[in-house]
Amino acid sequence: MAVYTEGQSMELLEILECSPPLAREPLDAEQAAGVARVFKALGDPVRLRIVSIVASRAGGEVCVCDITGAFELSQPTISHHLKVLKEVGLLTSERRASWVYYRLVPETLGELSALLDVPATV
Amino acid sequence: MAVYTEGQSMELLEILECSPPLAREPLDAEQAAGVARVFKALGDPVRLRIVSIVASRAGGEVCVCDITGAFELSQPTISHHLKVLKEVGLLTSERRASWVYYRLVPETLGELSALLDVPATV
DNA sequence: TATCTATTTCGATGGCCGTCTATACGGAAG
DNA sequence: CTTCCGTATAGACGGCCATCGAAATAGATA
Repeated sequence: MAVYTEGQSMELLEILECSPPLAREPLDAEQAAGVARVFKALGDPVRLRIVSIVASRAGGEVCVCDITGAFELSQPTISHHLKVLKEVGLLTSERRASWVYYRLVPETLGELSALLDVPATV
Repeated sequence: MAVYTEGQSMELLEILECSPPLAREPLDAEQAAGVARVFKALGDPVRLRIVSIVASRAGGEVCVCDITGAFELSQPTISHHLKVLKEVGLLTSERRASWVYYRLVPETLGELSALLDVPATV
């Protein structure tokens, strides 16, 4: 049983789980709309780097201040991107004391990977 | 030796090939910019459905007229989306007689899938 | 309570993007 | 050569989005 942070949409992961690999069967309009939201979130260079920073971090947790330091962008801008990534189910967040820590949701990334997987050409 | 249709960028596939999986190492700014272009192309519901239509088509080839018929959008709009997908290296096109046929570039989709792949949590 | 720090939210702005209509192009067939 | 069909390009319009600075919130400390 998973617990989802507020502001996070569970529907999207469900849509991902129900969507067939692109190479097997065309997506219907609803599936495409859901999946596209996640890809759109990954379609920004800053957000993509944020995901890679969080995903590759040993221990899995990254403080917002660590992320902010990696970019020459204002802190509210980073916060905005984190919110977008959270809304599509790629990240979760947890507050401890003054700091907020972000974690990857590996299931979402895994579903996307499976969706794009192309059977090897024999 | 592959032949690339005009208007198609080869650099993007090279960037994809050189980019480590998100879960292994953070992307640098250049890698992120390139990869994000491809995800952004997939971040539109119509384009995502087009890719799934082409990718799942037995024989691999889809005529533009088949795609246009699947949407309630004007023909120029579909043509625009096809161009975007071509520019990021997801599709190629070939003209035969009056018709233009689009094909998937499985390598690009495969690289994206590998990029998102998350090692199973043991 | 007062205050300091870390983070989020708000409101505004400039630029990019999806869609359309109209037009141009390419090739096949009279 | 002209006409027709399928597709691509050009230009315009409206809406969305990345970014910023300023203000609000949450929590710790005193």
